[in-house]
This record gives sequence, C-alpha cells and structure tokens, in this order.
Amino acid sequence: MSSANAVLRKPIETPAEPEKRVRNRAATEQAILDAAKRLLAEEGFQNFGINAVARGAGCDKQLIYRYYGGLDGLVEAIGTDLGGWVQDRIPDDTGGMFLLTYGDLMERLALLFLDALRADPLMRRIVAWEVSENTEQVRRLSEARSKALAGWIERMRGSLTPPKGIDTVAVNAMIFAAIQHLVLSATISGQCAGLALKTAKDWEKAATALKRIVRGVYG
Amino acid sequence: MSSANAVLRKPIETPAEPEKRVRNRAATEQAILDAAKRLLAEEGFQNFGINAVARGAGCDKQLIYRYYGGLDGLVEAIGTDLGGWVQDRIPDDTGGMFLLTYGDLMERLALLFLDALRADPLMRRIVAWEVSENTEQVRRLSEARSKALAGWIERMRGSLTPPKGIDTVAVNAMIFAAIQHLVLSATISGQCAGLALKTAKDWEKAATALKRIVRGVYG
DNA sequence: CTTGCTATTCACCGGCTGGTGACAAGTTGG
DNA sequence: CCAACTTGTCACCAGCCGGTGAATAGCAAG
Repeated sequence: MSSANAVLRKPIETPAEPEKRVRNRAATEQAILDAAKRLLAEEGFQNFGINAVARGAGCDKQLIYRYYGGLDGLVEAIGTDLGGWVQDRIPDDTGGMFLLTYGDLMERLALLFLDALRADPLMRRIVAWEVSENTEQVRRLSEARSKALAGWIERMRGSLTPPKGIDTVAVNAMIFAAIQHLVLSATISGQCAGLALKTAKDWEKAATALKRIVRGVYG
Repeated sequence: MSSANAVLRKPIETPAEPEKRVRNRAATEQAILDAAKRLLAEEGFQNFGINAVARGAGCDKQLIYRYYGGLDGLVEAIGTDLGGWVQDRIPDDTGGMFLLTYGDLMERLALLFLDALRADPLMRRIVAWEVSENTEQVRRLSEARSKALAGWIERMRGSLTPPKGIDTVAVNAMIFAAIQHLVLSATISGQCAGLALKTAKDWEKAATALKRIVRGVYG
C-alpha cells in the first residue's frame, strides 16, 4: 500500500481492528488475572480453563503458561488476591455500635457475612467449588479464604470473651455453614429448602431467622 | 490358530474377555442406571457424561440414547429413583420416642438428616451439584429431592403444631442448610469453618452444636 | 431355513480441551 | 547496524467429548 493511499484514506476502523495490543507485561498479567476472576465469577468453575481465560483476556494462552506457570499458578494468584476480600467487603469496626455481648458480636458478624456473600459472585463460586472438588487448586483457594475470614473474626472479636460452656467453634461453624448454603442455593435456584429467596422481603425473613438462631444460642 | 492348539491350550481367560453380554434389555437398562449412580456418587458431577457412564456400564453409549433418550433422561431416572431415598434412609416412625414438642421433633429430624446425608455419597454429590449449576437436569433432580424431603417432614410432624410467632419455614431452612453445607465441606476437606470433622468425636461436637441451636430456637 | 425384530456394537464426525515448539514483532544495549 | 532479549502470536498435536448412521449378532415366529 502506498503512503499516498494511506493519507487519502480516512482512518476508518476496520471491524476486526487488532487494536494493536501494546507490549506491556504487567498490563497483560493483570488482564489475565481479571479475565480469570470475571470468568470464574460469571461462568463458574465448570468451564474454567486455560483456553477460556485466554479468550477472555484477549491474548494467547501461552502467556498464561509463561506468566503464571499454568492454571494452577493463576488460581493461586486469585487466592492471593482474595486475601484482601474481607477487608474490602466487610468493615472491621463495629459500625458505631457497642457490642456488649458475644451474642451482639455474632449477630452482627452473621448478618455482615450474609450480605457480603450475597454481593460477591466470585466468592460464591469459590465456595461452591470448595464443596464440589478436592483438587490442590481448590484446597489452596479454600485455605486462603478461610484464613482471611478467621483473621477477620478474630480482630472483630476484640476483647470480648466467648461464653463458657458452649463450643463456640462448632456452633459458629454451623452458623456460617448455614449462611453459605443458603446464599448458594438462593443464587442458583431462588430458594432453599422450601424457603423462597428472591425478594427483599424474603431475605428479611431469612435475616430474622438467622438472628433468632444466633440469639437462641448466645442469648 | 489350529483347533489342536485350541485344545491343548488351557482355557485361560484372556484378560480382555468380552464376557459375552447376554441379550437382556431390562438388565442393561439397570446396569446403565447403576453405573450412572455409582459414577455420580464416586466421581462427582464433573466428569459425569455419556461416555463415562457407557464405559462404567460396559456397554455402548448408543444404548443410553436408545433406552433413556440421552443423559437428561438418565438423570431424570436417577431423580425418580431418588424419590424412595427418604423412605430407605430415614425411618418414618419416632423410634419409640415420644415427640412431645416441636423442638423434640426438629432435633430428631436434624440429627437423622445429618447422619443420612453423611452415609449417602450420591445424595451429597447431588446437593453439591445443586449449588453449582443451574441446568434443567439439576433442577429436576433438585425438585425430586426437596419434594421427597418435604413430604417426609410433613409425615413426621404428624399432629404436632409448630410454635406461634416463629417463622418455622425460614428457621428450618437455615438448619437444613447448615447440615448440608457442614456435611459437604466435611466430606471434601475434613473440616468446616475451622471445625475439624474427621473423628467420631468431632462429629459428636457437631451434633451437640446442632442440638443446641435447635433447642435455642424451639426450646 | 428364512424373514423379521430387537439388542448391541462399531466407525466415524466436528468440536473443544490442555499443552508445546517454532516463529514474528518490538525493545534495548553495544 | 547488529545482536540479544522480551513480548506476543500461530500452528499443530493427541485426546476426549457428545452425537449419529450403519452394520452386526442373537432370538422368535412363519
């Protein structure tokens, strides 16, 4: 093509404009990580693979191998990112509320966690993944998540002493398990064990039940 | 190969003995269904497909199309089978116990369900499937399961009236959600939210916590 | 035996997957 | 200008997937 031609022609974007990807490793790495998180959040872990991520990031899959050492490394990077999840999603102050009792604390924690999980599709997919597969990938992701969560609860607890005579670890595990399954089930099917979970009013019912359970145990 | 050779040779079973599958449609259908259930229970829904089931049943996948109309039909057949699950796994009498209060009832129900789910890998896989994917297949399976369960609870409840002023549907949904997630998480990773779930003693702790929660709500 | 019917298997297709080796396009330094 | 390195692309592989059309094997009635 002559240069004259180039000048005369209006620079109409050809539809398949390659967009001239700039040579920038850091940006590409970020694009890959973002694509991976988006894909996992939106499509779930079922169709989560090298090809899909590369397609989503608009680059060649080879780069995923180069920069992350394959899917495993990429998943691990997601897990690292996840460390900051709790801090981003959940305030670590008491919201100006005085938490006088352990029951106050747990009620607030439970409701915060419920809302945070409802608002975060990526986290939900990871939780579903955790109970579906037992690969090294998922195990690491799971660890990162539970560690972050445990740390947050610990900080939140402050100097409050748990009640005597109650196995708080076991009881809290049940409570968090309930929240997780409730939110997962609701997201997929709009209900859980016969309880509709679509409208705001439905969720108020769930929150009330949750509070009742927490208060029933911790007073 | 000469016939003399055949006579001289001891009838050692060749490793790839075709086993001369007998011509029996009913038996084949059953073999397919069994293989499907076994595969789903043991491997999970991830690698659950036509080819895998056919391999497991030791027949050609074509037969799955012919007899069940494809994977969907097969899954539906599993769902139908599942209808009898509750009856098989959970006694519908009160075990010689007098259930005087709604709390008595729910405590017993919760513990029975916990044990039943722990003992049934197929059911666990299905529950995990339910919170991971939202296809027509899974939806039907999910419906069959919840319907059977609801019916069982209804029968079990008998003439006992639920307490006033408590949203039992919501509270029970939370309780069953807790049980399901607890068991799923335990099966995959041996723990749930920091609570170890491996030894019998661990499970006793969980049962105690569950009882405490139920009693906390229903007295 | 021959003619059907049914159960079962076989061979093949296109498409997608994870994975790899070679190559092109820029960038930097001598 | 050339050489060396980094970034990115492409082409290709074997393997599995779901799905389909045709052939084969056993049985039963005529």
